[in-house]
Amino acid sequence: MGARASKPERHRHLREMLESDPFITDRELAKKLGVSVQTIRLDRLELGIPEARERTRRVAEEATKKVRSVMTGEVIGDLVRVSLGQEGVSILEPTADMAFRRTGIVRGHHIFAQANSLAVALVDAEVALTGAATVRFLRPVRAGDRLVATARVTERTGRRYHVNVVSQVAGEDVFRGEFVVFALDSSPGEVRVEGGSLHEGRP
Amino acid sequence: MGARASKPERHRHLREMLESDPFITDRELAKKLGVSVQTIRLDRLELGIPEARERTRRVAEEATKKVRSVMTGEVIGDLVRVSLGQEGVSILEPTADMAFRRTGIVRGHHIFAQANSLAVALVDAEVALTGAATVRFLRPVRAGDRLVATARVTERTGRRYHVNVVSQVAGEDVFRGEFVVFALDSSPGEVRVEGGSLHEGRP
DNA sequence: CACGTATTAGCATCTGCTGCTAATCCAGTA
DNA sequence: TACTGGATTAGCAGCAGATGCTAATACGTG
Repeated sequence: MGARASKPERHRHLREMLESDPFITDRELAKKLGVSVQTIRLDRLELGIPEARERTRRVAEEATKKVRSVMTGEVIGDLVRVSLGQEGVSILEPTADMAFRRTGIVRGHHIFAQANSLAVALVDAEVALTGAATVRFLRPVRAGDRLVATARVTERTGRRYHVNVVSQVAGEDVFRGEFVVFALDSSPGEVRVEGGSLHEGRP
Repeated sequence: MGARASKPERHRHLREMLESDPFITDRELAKKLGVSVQTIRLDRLELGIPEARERTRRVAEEATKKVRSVMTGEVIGDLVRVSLGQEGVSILEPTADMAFRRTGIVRGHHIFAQANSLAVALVDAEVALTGAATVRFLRPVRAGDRLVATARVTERTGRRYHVNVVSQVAGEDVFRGEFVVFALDSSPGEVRVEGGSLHEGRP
């Protein structure tokens, strides 16, 4: 039936197809590759590829884990050490998704996110919000690098904290930032932040 | 058997369980809720809840979509209008995952991410990297707000662009930032950024 | 008691798989 | 040329998790 590719080539093809669509079923694979379903099964067996349902399950779990850690997580990166109100260290190993595909260079806002969330985590309050930040990206960071962010509270005036953050890769500074974080020490009960220009903007 | 809850209460319970674990099967649900599998099926039918396999598939798709848009996406938010090298507008509607669970206030780095990626997108070059930024968070942004970011290139000196970004919710400024972005106009072929302190740090 | 809602039960059927056995094709080689 | 072995295809039983349908109970209330 038509131009049939060699076995290793089909295997390569198979992997690619599964990469772009992990939910595809054996039957569909067979049709697209012009072989029988049985062949697909043998191929999967050989390549150690799980069945479609298992694949979907894994995708679901991995992706949700990622979403949790990147969006919902209290801190972007792993909190290594924290002294509330004083200093702390967090480590982030950026994945390829966080980088420009073209260059492998990690997008600045991921580096910012690590620093920002660390700065916020340092503040000893019910709720803390970033009010302002001045940051510098000193060197490009690449996917796979080990980003170590160190934060220190340099000043505190009432509810206003100044936090200095330095991020390093292999001991070399790649990012520096000054964050102004506001503690909202929420009276017991509901936290009200509603209308007021609560942070910055000279009340 | 034992203490059997009322039907509406069981439904509430059901929803909760599925929220915390969407992969759970009818059989398991039946066991945990102390009813028969058939009852679970009727319940799902009544509540319009799809089967476990369908549920996993949806979770997988949604989560990957989210990961794509938040981590891999060229621009965080939807690019509404862009004049390369001049100005542009992007819109982001932050979801609950982007906010502090406690207060519903969106984490600063998501607002930063929108602004940063917009600033980078404005630069008319093969590759562009953020070199520095000074930002202010003027008001808390809540999940569900409609964040409209407007960026304008205010200055250009060789490869260095200054981009001003203002983000609004309902016409009111909530964020302002100054970004310094470097264009790396990559000679055809590989983009080399390796060792050099290519952006910032006075070469 | 009768009626209606809720619950449970049973069975045929579907999809996407696994595990197993057997047949076929085809190329290289003794 | 006939034989051998890898690759491919075929067929069947069985499983898990479902749907769709029919029927039997339970239970509470007017």
